[in-house]
Amino acid sequence: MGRAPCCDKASVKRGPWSPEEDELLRSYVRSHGAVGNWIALPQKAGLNRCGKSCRLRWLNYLRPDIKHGGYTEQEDLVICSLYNSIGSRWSIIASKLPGRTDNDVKNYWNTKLKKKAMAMHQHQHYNHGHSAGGGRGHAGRGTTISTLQPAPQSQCAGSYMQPSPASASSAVTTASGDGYSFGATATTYSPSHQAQAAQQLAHYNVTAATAPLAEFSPVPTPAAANSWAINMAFVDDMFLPELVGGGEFPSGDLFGGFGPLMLQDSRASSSLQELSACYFPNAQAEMWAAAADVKPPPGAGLCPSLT
DNA sequence: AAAACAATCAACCGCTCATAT
DNA sequence: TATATGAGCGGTTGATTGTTT
Repeated sequence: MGRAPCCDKASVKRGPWSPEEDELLRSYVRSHGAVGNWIALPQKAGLNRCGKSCRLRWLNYLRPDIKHGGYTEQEDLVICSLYNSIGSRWSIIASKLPGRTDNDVKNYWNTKLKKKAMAMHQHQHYNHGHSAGGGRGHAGRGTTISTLQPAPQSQCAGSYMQPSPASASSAVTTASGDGYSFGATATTYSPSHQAQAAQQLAHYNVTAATAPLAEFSPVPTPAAANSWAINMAFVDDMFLPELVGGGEFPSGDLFGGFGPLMLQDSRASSSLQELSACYFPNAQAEMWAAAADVKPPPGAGLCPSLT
């Protein structure tokens, strides 16, 4: 037995909003400030709409600080990197992109960026073959990343073509994906790329200090197609330390350091996946709450097995 | 010029989670 | 503690627009 509908769908208007309806909603929010009760809003505002529809219209379209279209390369990088790391958590991804909504980011990914990412991945794959072994910034530390099992999570470019049940649910079970999924063979960054990426990310509240710059040795400037993937990997390195809460993993190497362990023992592999499945929701809750300067509610994002 | 096809994106649906009672 | 309710989220749909044949 499902729950009762939030409104009488037969009696409320549906479909595209008219300019008059937009103005009614806009003026109501202007005069009343933050909406406390969206369900009650339509009647108060004189709208024959479902409250959920009003909320969606405001959040995705009428809010004054909304940006539409015109995604920058930097935004592409952030979206792809975060998708790769945390999956289709569009609200979280959108929260790192000022002026963007989850719906907008989601549409952008599904219609454009996914193809772009796939094209990049195929380019990488073509150029370097299977032996190259991903690398996403953590290779070169004794980890045979290319042989790792994919995490049960749809991945940016790498394995998103076969999304797992986990990715279809709101409960993301893991956010690994580090090391192989984008297929970038660039395991090191040139100083110029480091500087460029750091500059690009400055306005995403990411400080260069959070990136493990010192770990990367100079390499020849990659081809243009590789550059995008490298920058994405670099963005990932910017965000992943935040995602894992900084030093929560013993090796400080995210998942890369577990590679040999995973190869030796399938039980260890499954344990790692279970561990990652637990760690990331926690870290995310803390990270994003911190980013928003609000405290998460008690127990937010906690994996049941850790509580 | 028109039909077919592809791409885009606003809106909807159903679900989970948090909170109030 | 159980239940009801609203907010928020992610997946999907369908109308519209653009492009190709």
